[in-house]
Amino acid sequence: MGLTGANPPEARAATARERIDQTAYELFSRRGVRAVGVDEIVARSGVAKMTLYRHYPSKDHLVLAFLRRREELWTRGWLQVEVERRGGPAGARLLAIFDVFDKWFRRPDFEGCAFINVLLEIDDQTHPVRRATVAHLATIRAFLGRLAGEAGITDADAFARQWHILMKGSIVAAGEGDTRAALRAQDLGRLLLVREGVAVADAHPATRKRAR
Amino acid sequence: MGLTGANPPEARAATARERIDQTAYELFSRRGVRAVGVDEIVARSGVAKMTLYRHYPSKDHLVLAFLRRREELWTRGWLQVEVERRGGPAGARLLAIFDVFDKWFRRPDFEGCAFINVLLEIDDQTHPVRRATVAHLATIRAFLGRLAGEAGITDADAFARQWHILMKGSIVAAGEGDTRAALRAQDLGRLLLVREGVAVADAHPATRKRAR
DNA sequence: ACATGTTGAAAGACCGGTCTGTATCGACTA
DNA sequence: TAGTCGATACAGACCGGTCTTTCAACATGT
Repeated sequence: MGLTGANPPEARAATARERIDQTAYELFSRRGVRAVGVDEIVARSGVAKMTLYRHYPSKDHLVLAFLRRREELWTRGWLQVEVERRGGPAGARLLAIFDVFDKWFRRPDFEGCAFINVLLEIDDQTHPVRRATVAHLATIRAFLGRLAGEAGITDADAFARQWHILMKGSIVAAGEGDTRAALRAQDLGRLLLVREGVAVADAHPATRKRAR
Repeated sequence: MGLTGANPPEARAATARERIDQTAYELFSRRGVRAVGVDEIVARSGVAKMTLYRHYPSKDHLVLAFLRRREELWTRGWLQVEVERRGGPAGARLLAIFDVFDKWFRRPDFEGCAFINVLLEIDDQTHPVRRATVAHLATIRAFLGRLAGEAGITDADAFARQWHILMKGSIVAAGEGDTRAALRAQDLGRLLLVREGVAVADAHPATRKRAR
């Protein structure tokens, strides 16, 4: 019957799609979605153009899939995992975000936040891709809100929005070349936690010196 | 001799160039430099394409001129003027940045920070346009450093970098749609000023409520 | 076991449109 | 008459998206 047939054809198709997704992820993450054409994705993934267009009816759909994958791999699979792995009380885990960022910013292939990049690439507020980036950024904020709630902070949403400002500001600063941006933001975050009555450990003296 | 000739041709040329610069400013500010082609600038400014290319040998040169104009009109002519106009001690003027931002963010035609937008649009770290955005962002930081020095803050550069993180983070948040981003960043800034021993007036109760 | 038919994928030509940048020509003016 | 400007066509590259050709791997019938 063909379509619902044996395993091999489906497995082959899956690997083709996976190659597309992975190539698109690497190129879109590093260079943005506007600067990368479908031809380059096709060439680098060793896939036929029609194969790409059978899986995704347009480049925008591919971009939307990329953003979903970015949330899966970066937000959930990396940031949240790394932060939770460090454990401790919620306040410590909020601060740990910037320890994770610090390592990220120092990587020579630092690529920035794809959600911010695509958000600023698209002017049209109604464009589905832009709306998707806003939604994916809200996912990050929801994670912050969870931690804030655990820390006993009353207005968790307002706190999450402030914390997110620190994260986004430090990412842009890192893009400018400030490799200490994470520690600077962490220092500000510590002030906010103290004001909110959350117990926090003092910064490492050396770190504190470097942070400002 | 023509080139150093009479007034009228130079005046005409000046207005042509001014029309180009103004049109490029409006389009590049709102939509980014990659999304706007020279054809559209030529059409909207009512100028011949060759006239543009006689003033600017390439689009990149036009973009560099745009960034210089942005610093002239936005950084120096608007932000610094508005902040200094509000007067008061240096700490109050630092906080006033976010009052100015608050009005900015609430404008229906809020266009974001062109320096950040272009910075994130260009991947190549060595590209002259990207380097220019970094330099223009440094100009903003120099302004912050001046205010920090006036406020008696020891490490003015580190302070300026932290303050700039708040500014950039709030701008991105405003781009996401958070119209209260300026007040959230201001609240964080107030904490930092207090920690640095700078006297600051309490936030307006209503404002404070809204800020978080 | 072997021939056959089907199917999906790769390769690449192709299409209309847009990009930056160049060349041409006519009008107007000093 | 010389020089500038606007309008326009054009060149060559690239964009997203469609289409055709070719080929290899599979399912099936005997």
